[in-house]
Amino acid sequence: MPIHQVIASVRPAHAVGVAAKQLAMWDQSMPTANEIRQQFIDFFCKKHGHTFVPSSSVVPLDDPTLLFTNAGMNQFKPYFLGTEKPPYPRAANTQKCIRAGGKHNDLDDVGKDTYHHTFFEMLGNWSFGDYFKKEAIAWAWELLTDVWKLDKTRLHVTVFEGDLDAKIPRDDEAAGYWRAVGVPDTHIHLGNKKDNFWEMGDTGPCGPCTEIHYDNTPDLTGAKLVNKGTPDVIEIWNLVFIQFNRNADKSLTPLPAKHVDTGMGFERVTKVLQGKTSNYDTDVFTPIIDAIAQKVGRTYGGSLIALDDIAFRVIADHLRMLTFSIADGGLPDNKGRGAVIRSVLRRAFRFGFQRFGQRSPFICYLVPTIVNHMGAAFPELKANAMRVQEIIKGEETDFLRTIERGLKYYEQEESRIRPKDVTVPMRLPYGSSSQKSEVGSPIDAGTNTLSGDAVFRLHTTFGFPPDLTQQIADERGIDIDWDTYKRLMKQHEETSRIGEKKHVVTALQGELPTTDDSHKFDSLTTNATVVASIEAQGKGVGPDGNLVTGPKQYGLILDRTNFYAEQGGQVGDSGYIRTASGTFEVEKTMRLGHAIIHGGKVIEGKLPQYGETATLEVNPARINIMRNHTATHLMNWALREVLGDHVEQKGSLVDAEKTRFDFTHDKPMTHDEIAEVERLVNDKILADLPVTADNQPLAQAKGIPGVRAVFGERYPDPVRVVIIGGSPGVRYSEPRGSEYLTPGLEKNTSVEFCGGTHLDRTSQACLFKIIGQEGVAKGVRRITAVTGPKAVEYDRQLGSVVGELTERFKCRPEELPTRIESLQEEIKKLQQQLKKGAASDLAGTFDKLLASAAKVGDVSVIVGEIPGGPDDAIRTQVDRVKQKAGSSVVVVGWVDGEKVGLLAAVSDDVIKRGIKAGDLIKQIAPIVGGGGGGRPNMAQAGGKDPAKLGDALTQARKTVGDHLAK
RNA sequence: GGGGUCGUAGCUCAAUUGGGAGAGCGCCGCGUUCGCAAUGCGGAGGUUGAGGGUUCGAUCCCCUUCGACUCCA
Repeated sequence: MPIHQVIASVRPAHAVGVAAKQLAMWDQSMPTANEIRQQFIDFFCKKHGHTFVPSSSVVPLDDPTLLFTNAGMNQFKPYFLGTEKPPYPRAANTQKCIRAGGKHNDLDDVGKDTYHHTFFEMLGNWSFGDYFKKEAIAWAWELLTDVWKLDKTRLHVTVFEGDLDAKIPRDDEAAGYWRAVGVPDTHIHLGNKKDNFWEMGDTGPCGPCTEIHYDNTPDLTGAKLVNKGTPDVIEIWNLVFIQFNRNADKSLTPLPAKHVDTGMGFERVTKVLQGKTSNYDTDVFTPIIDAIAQKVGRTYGGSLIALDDIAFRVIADHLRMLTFSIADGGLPDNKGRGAVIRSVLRRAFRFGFQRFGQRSPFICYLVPTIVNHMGAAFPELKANAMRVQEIIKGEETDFLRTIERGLKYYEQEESRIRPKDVTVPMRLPYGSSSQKSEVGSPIDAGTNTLSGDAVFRLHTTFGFPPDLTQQIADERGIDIDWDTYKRLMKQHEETSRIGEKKHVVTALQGELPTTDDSHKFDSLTTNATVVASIEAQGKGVGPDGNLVTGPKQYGLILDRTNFYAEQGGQVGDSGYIRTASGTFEVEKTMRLGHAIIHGGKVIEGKLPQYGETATLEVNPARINIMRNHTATHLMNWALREVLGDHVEQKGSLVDAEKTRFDFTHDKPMTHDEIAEVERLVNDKILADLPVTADNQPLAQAKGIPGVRAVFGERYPDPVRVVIIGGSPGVRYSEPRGSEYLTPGLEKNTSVEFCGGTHLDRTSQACLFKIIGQEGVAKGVRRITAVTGPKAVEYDRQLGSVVGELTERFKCRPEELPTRIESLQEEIKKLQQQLKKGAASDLAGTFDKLLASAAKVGDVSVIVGEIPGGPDDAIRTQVDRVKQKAGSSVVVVGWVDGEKVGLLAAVSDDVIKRGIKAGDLIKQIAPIVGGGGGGRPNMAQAGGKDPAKLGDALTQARKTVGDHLAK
């Protein structure tokens, strides 16, 4: 028996594995994880003629239906389906997989046990119509028992038992090959359709599979535990034999080409080969655990119930998921796979925050550990290490802003649903129900359901994904009212939708004619023939969201047009269409299929009729749209120059008034940055550069250096490429794509895929001015800018404000800031002086009051009118006098114009005798026509009747005297 | 585009039904020390984001606006 298995057997199943200790006892003969991975690949590629195919991206950017790559066969799917021809008959690799979010979701189990992961590797070998069961089984056995020398008595296999109803025979063939390699019948088990028959979907390729399980029971009693979901006997390898096609009528037909698809959990097999009881004790994880331990200053204890140890495992697991998914192009976001990434990050961060007291980003600093450890096998990690680290750091920084308040809110909500100081145990995973949790003892059920409102609020306000709240609640044995949460979320979605501007969408029946709109780039006027008109139903929804009745709305379609239909962020044109019948005002132009619809109303005569010749006049304001659009391109280019390459367009809105541009950038732009973008754009405008456009094959156009396109947008082929300033001053009559981009000058040139209308030369934009910036979503900023007349107007307004100020301050514009600053300082100084002066004036008055104080018993009753002054100065004096007089009641009043002020103070010993400043003031304030209040030792009030001040003070004397006399 | 939360000293945050704007860290000065670290004492630092309203009185309630965060579309 190999040494590492001896170690396994002397360690009890629930052994506490301390990472540091394990490193010390690391057996040199034990294969490392990296070696195991390589041995697998070498075995199939070098010894058995497989082609090594690198893991496909774990983030399937080209398949929006799939959240993450979740199985080794994903990239080979087309070969099994027969839609593509495999370039090699057999392949092997290790595939990066993520199971989080979506259908296969292991997120909630991670950390609670020793073997669930959000990220894992799947080792696999494949045959595409090449070898089949015999070789697959023989080689699997050879690798496990000969190369890796696993103890044969610990290996069990399962084969498909057959299904009469589905008319699938028992897989005796596979069982036969197992016997052939020497597996005894006691180790061959029959499995049902759920475990041992694999189908891709309702129809398509399918077939039986055979699994290999490893028995880690101390006494080799695992036979009965196969497929029972215990950590003692685990499946390590699944060999799928694709031999049938499932037809639409549910019948099966044998496939002409039979395939093999196998998958072996890398972390599991590493655990077995290294003789560990937990995946986290293998060197797949120990370097990460060590790095976490060092970073947070704690020690990993390996316990399944201690929250600190759960935190270690969760962070270690999630770190892998985050590093790989982001390296492969995933980004934290608020929807789809991005939301899963964000959720995973926040879950990991929450553990660090709560369990390890981390108050600053820490996960990002663990990334290098993964890169160093796995970078050799996955070069994409090395290539993206810095970027991954920065993205994670940014996310952590952001969450840091809300996590504390969120957790506080959670505590508050939780304390509402049950008495304090009572805790219940965390729900524990399989096999640990008998163990006592560290958290506390249970209380009665029924009182511990967190409101859906709280979960909703945590989500929408503090950015706690609901699954994160659930995790926290779970730790404390709290249930969640999901029904309410879902209802609130639905309501939230609906109210958000209502806020969206309503579009006039007319449902149309039948085929629409095609409009030739190529003239939109030419001139503002043209002629065309009316080919169709659509009548809106007499009413529509106006831009203000209300129902419009008034003139009937029509959609006019012509055979050709020079109107630009709303597309790519540029608004549709407005203008006029005139025919012999009348004049039609176009309010908005839109595209529907291949037709361009001119929406608007008749303003003179009748609706243009079918077949009439029409004169089309685009609103001359179009030049402003063109100015703004060209400026948008320049801004897109300049933002990248100033802020960095991370700037990606997220959306834009270009109309005659302004251009609004959304882009990825995670912090507000500084004044300097804005000024620099403005300068760069205006430089381009001054340079009078040519703006050129031509259609190019999409593939070729994508190769133009520095080309900008909106990520995720579908572009037509050929695509229109707009280039600004290939070479200053030179106008190309027949531009040919990248040819006129002077090499080395790409960085200085704006190249975009764009179907919009543009200026001929940049100078026509006149002037570019940024008028605002704002945050629009996480990591997305919006800039609003103007050009042409609007920019000039904006500049004029700014100028007039500055002019007014310089006139008033009698200084030059550039002196304004210092001038205002000095004024502010002067005001402050004067205010302080004033306060001091008032204080010394008051002091004298108060001394006189003190000297003339009446004594009732041993209590000084100090009541009197004083000159007005700042509230806090009066308070200071009242305090001073009170202190000096010892046992005392002080009541002062003053007149401040039309108003009266009252302030009362009572020393502590007198309060004990029943006189409270608050009560006193409440009694006398009405006399001067006001109200007031305060605390027992100090209270203040105001009133509106100065003439009655004397009465109020007299009443105060009387009240105090009466009370003390008792 | 719509909803929610937040904005207080250089930084991180307090302020119980509206009634003296505070703490910790940092900064400056003085002391202890041969010196440093450590520490003791004292001090400066605020238009409570801005504007308006309600009120005798607003950091607190209402409205507008700016900014940050966050969810949804």
